[in-house]
Amino acid sequence: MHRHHLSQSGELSRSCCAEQGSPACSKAPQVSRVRVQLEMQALWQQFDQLGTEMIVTKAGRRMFPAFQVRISGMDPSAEYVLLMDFTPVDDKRYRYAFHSSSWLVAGRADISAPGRMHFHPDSPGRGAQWMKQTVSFDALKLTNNLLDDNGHMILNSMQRYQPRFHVIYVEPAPHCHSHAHRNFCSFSFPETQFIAVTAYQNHRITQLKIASNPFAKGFRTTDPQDW
Amino acid sequence: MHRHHLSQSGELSRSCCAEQGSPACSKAPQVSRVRVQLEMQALWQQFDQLGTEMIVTKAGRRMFPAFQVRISGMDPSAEYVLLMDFTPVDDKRYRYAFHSSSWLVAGRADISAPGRMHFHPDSPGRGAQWMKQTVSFDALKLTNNLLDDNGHMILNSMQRYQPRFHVIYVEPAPHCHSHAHRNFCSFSFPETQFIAVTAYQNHRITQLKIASNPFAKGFRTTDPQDW
DNA sequence: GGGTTGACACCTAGGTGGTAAGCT
DNA sequence: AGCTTACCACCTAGGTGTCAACCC
Repeated sequence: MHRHHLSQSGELSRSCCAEQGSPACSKAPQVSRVRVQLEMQALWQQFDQLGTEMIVTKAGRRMFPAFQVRISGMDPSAEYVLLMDFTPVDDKRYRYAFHSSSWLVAGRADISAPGRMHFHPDSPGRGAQWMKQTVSFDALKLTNNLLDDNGHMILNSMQRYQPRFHVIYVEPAPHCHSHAHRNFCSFSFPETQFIAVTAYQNHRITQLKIASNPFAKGFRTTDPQDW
Repeated sequence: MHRHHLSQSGELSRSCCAEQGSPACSKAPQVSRVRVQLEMQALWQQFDQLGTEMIVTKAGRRMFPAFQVRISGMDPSAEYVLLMDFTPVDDKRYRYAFHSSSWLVAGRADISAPGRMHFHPDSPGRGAQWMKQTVSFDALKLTNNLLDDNGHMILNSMQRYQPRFHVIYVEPAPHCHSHAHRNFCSFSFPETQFIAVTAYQNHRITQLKIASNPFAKGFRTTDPQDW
């Protein structure tokens, strides 16, 4: 209902080259074969169908669901840095119309400083390490505090964002004349788009959060099975 | 009371070379200037005077106090791996005599497999990173399970151990013919020696743990100030 | 008797949405 | 009216020593 973004991806795994639409890309072999699979995809899609909302607070709030991926196709012995950022989907500001239970455009978005990067705390690490288990960004926090000093991701409330995931291959002996663009690749999962909010707007989102986030168990009234 | 080891170090900071008693050591410059200072030294000494005991369990138990150090003298841009291990102080097995409140030798220690290494989870890291704040091994756990599968440190109960701390300089381009011995240095603080136990023996140790470990606050009867 | 184990109550530490008050 | 903030009760997750039971 009331979704504004592209249709969801049916792919189980995704490559950065395919995303560019270029069959023979000019990426370094250490990144060109990297495949990334979104974890908890079914849950993400459940939220996405309602229009995902993520709380932002001054102190910083975790995302739920957390952004987690399974990675394959890395060079096991090569070193990689993994990171995330968030790009505005558009320059619009949104407003939730309770009477119609839908999101409306409410003008132009505030101008915002260029987004921060969030490096996965285990970076840098070898390909073998990254591939052997799910890579989780569950420590990442979202804030609406423009002066945040804790390294959280700064977002504008009531604006729509697309989380992005980046894999950077760290060359053992970097060239002066670096071909940096060849050494990284990026991944976006449309079903992880969300609107940043300071308080939940859509009551069905609230209920799905309560039903699926263990930390919100205190607010459950019915069994999680009922969902 | 009843201490069997060497006298405590009065040094605030300690170098690996001085420990070897060699004024001109053959260490690489990246490690030869490294100084290490034990954090919470006063607390360690308080325990040491009573005869420190550390609980070991099948599932693994943290140390208290945790082994924490402040490091200086590293090459800020050089890469280091930090790790700990535990060496038996002797091959004796101890027994606590409640009537005399003292530790007695109770025979030969069990033979044990060579000790494990515990790599600090932030390893490898640059000198600048290690030096900018206290390096804590608070996630390290002790176990008496010889078949432990969780990477905990395996110790024999009723045996005395000396924690050791090692700094390894990671060469950017390692030589085939590696001078590995030049690239690391080790530190031992006598006041961190302890006897591994499955249950506390000396009641004064128990009381000091309760008084100083926040997680044991539930057992406090008097104010911590009284200590 | 000496040592070990596991269940337990009681903590620390921190992640939830609810709620009422505050801001613009 | 729309949005934000601070505080709160209620959780998860896991670190304490205690104690009774157990083993050798």
